[in-house]
Amino acid sequence: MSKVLSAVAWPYANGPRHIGHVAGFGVPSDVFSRYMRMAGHDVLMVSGTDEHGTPILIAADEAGVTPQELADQNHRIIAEDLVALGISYDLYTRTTTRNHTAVVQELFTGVYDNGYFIEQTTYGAISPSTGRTLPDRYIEGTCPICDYPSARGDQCDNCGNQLDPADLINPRSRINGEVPEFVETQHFFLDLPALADALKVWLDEREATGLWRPNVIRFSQNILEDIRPRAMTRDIDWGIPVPLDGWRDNPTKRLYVWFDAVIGYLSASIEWARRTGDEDRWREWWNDPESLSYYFMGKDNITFHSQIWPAELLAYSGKGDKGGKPGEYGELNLPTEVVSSEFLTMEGKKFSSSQRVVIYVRDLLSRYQPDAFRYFVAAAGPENQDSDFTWSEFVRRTNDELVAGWGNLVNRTANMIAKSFGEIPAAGELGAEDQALLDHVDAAYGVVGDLIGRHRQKGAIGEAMRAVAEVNKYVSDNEPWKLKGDDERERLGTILHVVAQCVADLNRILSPFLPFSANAVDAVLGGSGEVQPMPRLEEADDLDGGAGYPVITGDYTGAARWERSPIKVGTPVSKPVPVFTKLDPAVVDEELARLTS
RNA sequence: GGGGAGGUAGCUCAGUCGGUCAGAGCAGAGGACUCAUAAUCCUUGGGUCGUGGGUUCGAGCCCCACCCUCCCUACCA
Repeated sequence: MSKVLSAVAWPYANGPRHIGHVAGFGVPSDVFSRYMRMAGHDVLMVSGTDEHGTPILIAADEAGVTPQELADQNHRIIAEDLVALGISYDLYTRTTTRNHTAVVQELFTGVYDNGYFIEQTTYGAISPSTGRTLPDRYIEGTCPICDYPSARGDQCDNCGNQLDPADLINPRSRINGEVPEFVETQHFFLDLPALADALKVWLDEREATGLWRPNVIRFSQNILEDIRPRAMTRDIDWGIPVPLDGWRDNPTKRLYVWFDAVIGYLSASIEWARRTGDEDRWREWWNDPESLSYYFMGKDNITFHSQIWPAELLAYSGKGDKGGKPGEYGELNLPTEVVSSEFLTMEGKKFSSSQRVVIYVRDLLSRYQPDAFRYFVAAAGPENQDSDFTWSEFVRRTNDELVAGWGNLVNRTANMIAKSFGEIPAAGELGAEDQALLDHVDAAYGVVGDLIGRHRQKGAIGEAMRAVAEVNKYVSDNEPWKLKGDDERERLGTILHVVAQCVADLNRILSPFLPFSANAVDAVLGGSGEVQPMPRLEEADDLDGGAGYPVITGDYTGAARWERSPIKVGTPVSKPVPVFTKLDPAVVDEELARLTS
């Protein structure tokens, strides 16, 4: 049994999340975590809402509310959506807690004391009316290269060239149209070059495991070649104060997201431990070098997780070129594996809220079962390359694979048992093909589990579904419905017992992917319906006297084990109600109409 | 401009170390069956593996060039 940290990307609080987001980090991390718990590992799964930064400020201004109010609203929406998807966080929190502020500041102090911050003067744009940094992408003007009048400060959408906002002709703020002011400003830069050697050692070691996805390790190694200091503070008033004299009370200097959100993995772990009443318990996952940590995210976040965050951990632990010693948190573990997904597209196009190419999690779940979506993501999601969500494919996967394959097997099994015995029958003597099927399905625990452990969920669910087909074939081959005579009753009982055992096994094997229906299927076969425990939304007090907030938490110790458990002969089984809902093909057109209306 | 990924059956994709690697599912065609949400099971057609070279006894697989698609590109979180 290992300590396993499941570190899940922090959704940004500028609005509700769409299905592309949760396909990238939510479903894969939950499948992995549920499986690892079943396999007997001690999993700590944490995440939260990322609430600071310029886009929140702008969205709040537009909505006429304070940034905190906006973040409050969206944090709640996002958390509700994640619960509805069944993502089994031990703690899902947020970045505006006092705990998080304290942890971030402790990390800053540790990195600072070890000498890995460089103070530099930079030249950047600010908004004259607010004094806030104006990020490059929020400045527009005429492109100095192609004269395109609406070039962005970072890049011209017309000619594609990278730009420096100071070179724009007639620069103006995209937020309020005012002319930006270019000023000199002081910032702390993380001295990444001083950590590059240590990062390289770590990455080489990770590469040698052969476990990382090829594109992730390659990308990570690649960006190491051109490494330079990166600013960890901003001129902004919405964020965590810099814990140094002269900076602490300066209302326009705040820590940047790169020294804020990623630290949430640690602060959430600490918050979780404090809430359990054993406040040092987080150390089992962070200080013990034997502990494993898996970080789940979309590919746009690889840089954060394979460079910035490990660099911060190394700097805090005093393990870069400049030496140093760990702060009060001790030496902290670097990621075991950065598990990055690619992107989901939507009917062939990039998700875009502004262009209405979007399906929000909430909308999807208001009309469809969460497990149908989870099945789609596991079977056809952006695991290794971008993949496309189309309504027709969603309907097809749901109807032809999930309902017709698995759902129907459950249903026909329960129906036959209910009709002929009314309870799980005992098996007589097993024939060769009975035993072969039982062995085949039992072996699926190993095959599927191994694939999930290696983050090959498409392959894993494919193997599970292949086993489903085997059982369907066994039923067809043995034609139990023809065994009506008294002299055939023992054989009938044997066949139905074998099938029921296989269905119970496959239900466990599929349960990390389909947790809601796993519980329902278990109940159909007369079980307690407690294969997969569910997360719950809870109103929590801030541990340090701040405002309360909703968190996601749960007790997952009751999850079924990842191994065969013999079914109980005599368990009553009544005529089942179908667990899975077949979709009307008309929803394809309905949904497409909804997209364009 | 630089970096990365991908182009395999009508569709979605598997193909690990170069040697039954020309595959699966779905869709199409035919059949069986009726326990089951018209579900299931069996049979079957279909591909110059992006293009052109090269290495090799042998290449989706390795090398070179080219074409096409997508992603990233460091103050965007």
